[in-house]
Amino acid sequence: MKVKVRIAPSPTGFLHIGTAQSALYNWLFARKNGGTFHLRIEDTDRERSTKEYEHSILYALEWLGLNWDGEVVRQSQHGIKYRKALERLITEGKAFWCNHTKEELESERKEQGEKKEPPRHICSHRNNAMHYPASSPQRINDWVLRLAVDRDVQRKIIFDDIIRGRIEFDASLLGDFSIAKSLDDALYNFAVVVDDIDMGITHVIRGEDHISNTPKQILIYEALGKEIPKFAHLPLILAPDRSKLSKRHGAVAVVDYKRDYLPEALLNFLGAMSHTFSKELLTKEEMIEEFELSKVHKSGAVFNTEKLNWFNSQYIKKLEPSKFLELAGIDVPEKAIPLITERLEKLSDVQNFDYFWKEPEYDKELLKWKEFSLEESKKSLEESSKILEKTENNEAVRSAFDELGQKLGNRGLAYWPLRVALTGKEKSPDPIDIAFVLGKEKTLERVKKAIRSL
RNA sequence: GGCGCCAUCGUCUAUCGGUUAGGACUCAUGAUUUUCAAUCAUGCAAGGAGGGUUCGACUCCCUCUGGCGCUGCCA
Repeated sequence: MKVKVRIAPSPTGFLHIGTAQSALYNWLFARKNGGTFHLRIEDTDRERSTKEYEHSILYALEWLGLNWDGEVVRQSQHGIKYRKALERLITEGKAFWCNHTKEELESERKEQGEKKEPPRHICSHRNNAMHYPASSPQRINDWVLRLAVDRDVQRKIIFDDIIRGRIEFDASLLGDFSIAKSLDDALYNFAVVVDDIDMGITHVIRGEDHISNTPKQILIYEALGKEIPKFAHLPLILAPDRSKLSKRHGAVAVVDYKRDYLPEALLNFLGAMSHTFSKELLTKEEMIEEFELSKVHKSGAVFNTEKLNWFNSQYIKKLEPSKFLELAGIDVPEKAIPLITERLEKLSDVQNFDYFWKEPEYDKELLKWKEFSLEESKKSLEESSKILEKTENNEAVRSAFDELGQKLGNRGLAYWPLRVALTGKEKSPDPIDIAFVLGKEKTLERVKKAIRSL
């Protein structure tokens, strides 16, 4: 059977970094197996879902280059499907209406907690379903539709997770869980199953936090009389405190990474975080080649920004010059580009190289080299100026500076004041390389300005 | 509280019973007889505990411990 997978983000927020990893693994699995990868927007929560979030999610996926197949599916357009399925279940006696109030349910749960019993609602309304006021699609008070779960038979709900192996749940622990607030308001677990059936999803690859939803969903598949797909539960992405990465930990929205990171770097990082490939750095195509669902790790991985930065720096170095300028939003001579990309971790750090496009500003004290005086820096700059004025090629300038270093008795004294005069910073690429990028005129201008300030 | 998942350096991980437990990031040191953020080299650093099984266990089994997740009329 042809592989068909999906990711199903809900538009109640931006695309989460964890959803992005899940998208990547689904995508890799589909591409590797000649299947298709689909995008379904889970907007059944009408109160919290917005169109803006939906657009942002699509945009983030496009930025990452995780192209989906076919049309975007929206749960909000599937009302009729859920309703039909719900009606069928009611007719067949597999689902029933319950109108226990929230308060009743709450105190029941509390009591169960005290008695150390599993929290579940075994509903006494199961057999008086006819008391439901009408088959109106609108919601009526506290009425909620529940799945009639067989709790008499001792049975285990078992599934073989592709990543984790066999997982079992005791069916009696579930209770008659809710599946819809009304015929027109299907709840998550129900909507997911109906959609996955409708779309013909063969493999459900999602976060570990859905493991406990799986037995409920299996029961729904069974009630609907449909084939159960294969499941694979991915490990969670963790914050440094090892809890599930969430908003309170900072940037979790993929779009937040756009200003500093290359999509290839983020993808490589996310991919390598929970799956071991043969090498550290690889393209999407290479990842497809090597990807095995069964090789995905089981335990959660801490999101390590430093490592992401390293991946990013590796990809920045490899960027085409024109592409780099476009992404960084700057305009510098081509010769300057390797000088910058060589030591850049994040795109927005190009601001540290602003001396390539504007006059440096600095405190003249910075011109001072270690224990030497400003007067000595001035002398050094005057000599530098002479060298730069009459020497044309890079090698010659270099040896002239080496000589100057010997003459002054300290190489740093020759190089440091020049660095500061040209860049205004204490960290920069080699000052002579910078001088050649700036050109003779601008270089001399900056050196002279430094001399005048002393 | 109930149920489930997980468990090797600080972090990401390799090891399919026998290894000086390897690599990457970070960090430290050195080199580049100029800065460092680049580059190269070197170094620091790990199998939660207790029982088994076995000639031999990080690896298999059990118990405990710990972490995390779920426990909604959210998704």
